[in-house]
Amino acid sequence: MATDAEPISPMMRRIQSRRKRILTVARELLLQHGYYGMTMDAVASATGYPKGTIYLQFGCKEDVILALAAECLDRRLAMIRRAITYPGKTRARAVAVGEAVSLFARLRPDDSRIIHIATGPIREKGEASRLDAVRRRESETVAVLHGLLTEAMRDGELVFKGDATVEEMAFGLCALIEGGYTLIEGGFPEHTLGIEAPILEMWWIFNRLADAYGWRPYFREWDWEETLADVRRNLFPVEAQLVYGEGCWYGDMGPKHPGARRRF
Amino acid sequence: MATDAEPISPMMRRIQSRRKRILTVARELLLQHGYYGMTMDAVASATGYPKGTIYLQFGCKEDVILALAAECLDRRLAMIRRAITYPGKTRARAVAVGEAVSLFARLRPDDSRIIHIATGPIREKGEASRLDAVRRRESETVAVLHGLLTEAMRDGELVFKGDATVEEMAFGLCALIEGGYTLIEGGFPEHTLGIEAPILEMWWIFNRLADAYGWRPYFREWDWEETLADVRRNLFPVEAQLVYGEGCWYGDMGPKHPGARRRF
DNA sequence: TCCCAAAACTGACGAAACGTCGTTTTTCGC
DNA sequence: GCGAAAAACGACGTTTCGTCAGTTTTGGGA
Repeated sequence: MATDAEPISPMMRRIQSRRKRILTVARELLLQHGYYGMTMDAVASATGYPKGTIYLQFGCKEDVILALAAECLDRRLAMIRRAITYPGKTRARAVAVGEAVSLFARLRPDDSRIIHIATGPIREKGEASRLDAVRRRESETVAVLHGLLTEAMRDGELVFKGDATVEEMAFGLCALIEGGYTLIEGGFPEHTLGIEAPILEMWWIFNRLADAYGWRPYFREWDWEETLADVRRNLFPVEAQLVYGEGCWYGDMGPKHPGARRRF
Repeated sequence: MATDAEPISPMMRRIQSRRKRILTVARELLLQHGYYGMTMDAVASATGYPKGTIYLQFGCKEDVILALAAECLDRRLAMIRRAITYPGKTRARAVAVGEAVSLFARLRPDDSRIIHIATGPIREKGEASRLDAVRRRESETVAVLHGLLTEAMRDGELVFKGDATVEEMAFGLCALIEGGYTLIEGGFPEHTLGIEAPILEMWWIFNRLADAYGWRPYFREWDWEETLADVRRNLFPVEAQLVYGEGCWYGDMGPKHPGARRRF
């Protein structure tokens, strides 16, 4: 969509590579020294490009950060899009999406942090088009979930208990994810609630909510541990191994012996 | 707790009043011109105090904003604390808390915005003690909810269906609130999902989740509309009137005729 | 191959905001 | 009423952002 026709020109190519290098260096500085520590002069001297050259590509410092955030959101979106292709029941695909988000958070804490930074007042100053780029990616995430729910309903797997709407449920799930990871970022689950594995807790909460809305098969009707293992094995083999380590495909779902597994 | 012994000294008094005035003016500027538009020089000239005097009280610009956020969080906390005193079933008190948060969001959008601003990279620069002040108030909110759930369980009103923990549920509810209002702030429910009354949707989601965990009385077992009306009438008469208008105590729960009311 | 207009590059410079500090004024105990 | 200590003050130094006038590079036609 956004890929402009030909970057064939040698001039274009140089500009592209420079753009890439600026972002790489800026990211490094942002992560190392924070928002206030990432100065444009530092970016200039670290890249070796003069400041004027950098300002040819990015209108202001905040634009650089928004561009970085867009990259991070792209990586997350790519994982979510891969998850949504998981073959099988719609609820299993939702599990895959959840696992994608979870893996992303653990595998790329730096990306998560940048996404969070780009949520602050930075948006006040960024160019409109940069902001749109970020917003579009955020919307896309919501849209993917919304699409899955719509499909689930069409296929008769999601049959609301009582009155509800797909939009309501999508909003609920997105809020849960958004808020959950914000709280985790701030360390609240651990400090205030004494929760040791907050991401695992989110797994349980998700299943409660899915059951509550009437998404079949229910938690008790299916071997979700196997589904999760399958998602990790077949959809995210590299990522899962990096996060959970060799052979530990079940590591994140709590105690392994079925008797100790949670039920509801 | 944090109220220092005596502000009796006339000197102290002057300092306090000045501190207050600085915050008032800074708030105005922050809301009007955003983070980048609120300059310390502007605060100085608008208050009439020289810059040096302002820097006697606040170490840096970010400290001023954190102090503003602490005030906003205090106001929200006060409403939540009032809500928790609602006499009756624990789940009804949870409804009161939810209504407190909802009223706050509608009644004080400016406060909500400031709380949001104080979530960004501003924290990188603020003094540790200021940051602690904000964090303490955030924790307190979580603690109130956690306490209510604990009480509910002790009284036998909250009996988990299957395995769950109070902490898990508290985390879920907090995530929902946190994420929900973040999404609302960004306009997502409206733009991406076409939701017209997102706060109302959160009401439904909350009830789903409370039912799912086994919090009695269930949604279908109780006249929650009456509870909500009672909360508005007796706990937040002024606030509810400001938000919903004269006599419209039921305005936010959707269609008024019972037949059209949602059920599950 | 050379030339020249257009595009891209450069870094010194100006502006704006932050935060400080030496001087002046006020406070308060005696 | 006196003097030391605390507070007030605002001009000044510093940092960082963002620009722009002058210079270099590019690319295509004679």
